[in-house]
Amino acid sequence: MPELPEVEVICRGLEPNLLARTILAISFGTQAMRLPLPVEESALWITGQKITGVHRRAKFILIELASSATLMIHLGMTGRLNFFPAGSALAKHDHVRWLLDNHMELRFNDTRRFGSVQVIGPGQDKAGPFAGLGPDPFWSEFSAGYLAKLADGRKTPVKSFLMDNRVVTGIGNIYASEILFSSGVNPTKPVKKLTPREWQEIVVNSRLILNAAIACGGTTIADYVNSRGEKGLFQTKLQVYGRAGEACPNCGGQINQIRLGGRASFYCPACQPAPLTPVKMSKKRD
DNA sequence: CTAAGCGCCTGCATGC
DNA sequence: TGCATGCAGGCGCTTA
Repeated sequence: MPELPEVEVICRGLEPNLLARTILAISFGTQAMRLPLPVEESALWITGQKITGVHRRAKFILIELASSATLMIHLGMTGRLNFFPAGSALAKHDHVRWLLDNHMELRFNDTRRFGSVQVIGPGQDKAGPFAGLGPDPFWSEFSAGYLAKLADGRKTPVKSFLMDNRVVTGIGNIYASEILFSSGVNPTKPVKKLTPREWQEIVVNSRLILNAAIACGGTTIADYVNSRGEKGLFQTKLQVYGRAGEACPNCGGQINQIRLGGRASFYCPACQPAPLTPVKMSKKRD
């Protein structure tokens, strides 16, 4: 479900409700998640601990405890984190509940179970789980030069490249299409063919669009809600995502939809012209 | 090494 | 009404 803006909005909503609270007890559901639920680790390092910080890294939500352990939550496609009065009725797909010292419970609900809940113990390498991840789009390392260097010699379509966590974290299927539209770059363009200017556009527009989406409370297509259960508003500002057949906001032409890496991808053929394909001399032309 | 495809899950919309 | 199909904000694994 959520990309960087949605996770960031959730994080910001969680922080004032979690900071300095103590986790009194933790309950786990019975359904298996993508990764095993951290029952033992929670008992050892999370229960009875005071919360000292709430942060985001990539699409992970990191809740730091006084024990120096970190609770690491990924929302996958349909994960939610919301507060409920302790003892109130459970919902279908509630998988983990953290009881706080104010008679409230933080609950992790995830219909499709693509999300995960993990614990990094006090003695474990804090950077370990993130080894191999690229920079956040807001970090200074995320630059035109960095992207061009990584792209060298590769023919990966630029949209798939931007969605690759090892390149840059947090950009998913919606914002990749939006960033490329704003940058005037065709999503199928092989990364080795992008110009320095195009990379620069992508860097600048990534930050502009992700920041705008955060300011709008994220994008709700189907079921995303923030920690207070509220929907985002950025879906009203999407230029191309989900708008196949509609008029391009820039030129009035028709927005096109294709599949790239198995994901729906939207672009304007006029504003984001397809890369020229080299003519194969061995094949007949018409 | 890269690139592409599948599978993990549930729920919803669509078409017959 | 039922049933089959395809699709969905992610991501890791397998296959060429």
